[in-house]
Amino acid sequence: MATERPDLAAMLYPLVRELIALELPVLAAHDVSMWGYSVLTALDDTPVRTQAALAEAIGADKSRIIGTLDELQQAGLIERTPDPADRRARLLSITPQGRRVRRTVRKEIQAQEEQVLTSLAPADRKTFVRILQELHDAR
Amino acid sequence: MATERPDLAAMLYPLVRELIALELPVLAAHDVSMWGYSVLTALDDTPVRTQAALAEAIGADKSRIIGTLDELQQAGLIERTPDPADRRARLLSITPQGRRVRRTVRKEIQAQEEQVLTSLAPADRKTFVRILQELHDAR
DNA sequence: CGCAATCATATGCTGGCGCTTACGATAAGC
DNA sequence: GCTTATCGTAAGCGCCAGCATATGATTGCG
Repeated sequence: MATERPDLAAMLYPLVRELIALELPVLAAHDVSMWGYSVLTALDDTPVRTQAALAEAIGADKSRIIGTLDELQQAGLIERTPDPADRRARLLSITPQGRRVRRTVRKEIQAQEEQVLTSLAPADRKTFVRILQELHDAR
Repeated sequence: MATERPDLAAMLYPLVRELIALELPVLAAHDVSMWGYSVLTALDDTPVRTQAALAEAIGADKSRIIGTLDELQQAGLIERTPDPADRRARLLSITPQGRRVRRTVRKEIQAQEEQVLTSLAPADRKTFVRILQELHDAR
């Protein structure tokens, strides 16, 4: 059958696992968890008004990320400020230190990612990333 | 920063989750688990000589897939035959029924996948799949 | 023949995740 | 003022995966 190809998930899943496996030591070296890094990444883009909104934005469970937020706050990487307009909610923002950590981590992670893509021709590499970004932005 | 892009994992992970979420009802409709489908896929390509080798080939835990193999065998989708050359081992193969089920499921899954990719231009779609396959084959 | 290795199997432990419920504090709407 | 909704928090439940250990049967090697 000339139209046979593996399922996308079957091809992507091991790739994602590989990428995550590469990330973990980088994150560990900076004392940041995967969810912690996701939080920092989201907040680096924009502050968020409630923890529930942040959890939803990064695909986390609102109960489960509380511990993560506690740690990040403890480490001085984020701030949680009661919203003066609604005292049920807490404004979440990244600290300058958090921003530095996040950007350092990202730089190292993306260097690792380039390694994974070395088997591709440079044009394919660029195209792959462009397409991924399109798919990501279309969600 | 013009060189800023999201991490690959950050882009791929939600995509994989989406694809898996699409697969689950298809698999459920055919009474096959995700690991079961992985087993069928692997055996559709080639029989395997030991359960441990199969587990390794699909990235599963050799103990944990025993239940899955039991179910597949019970459902008549695979066969386990003692290896006459080494009675510790069991030759694993897919039955004609298993092959039919697997190919039906794959067809439906890949139709779903095409839906996910509709936001891409057709040329990009082909390129994306080609690149993924290259990355997959390079492992 | 004895020992180490291999195979399938069963099971335990741990941690993570998804989802849910419940609670106190706060806010919005009628 | 009362009811419903929202927020953060805590905790429970069930499932799953990763990893490890143990066992009996079998095999290969010295």
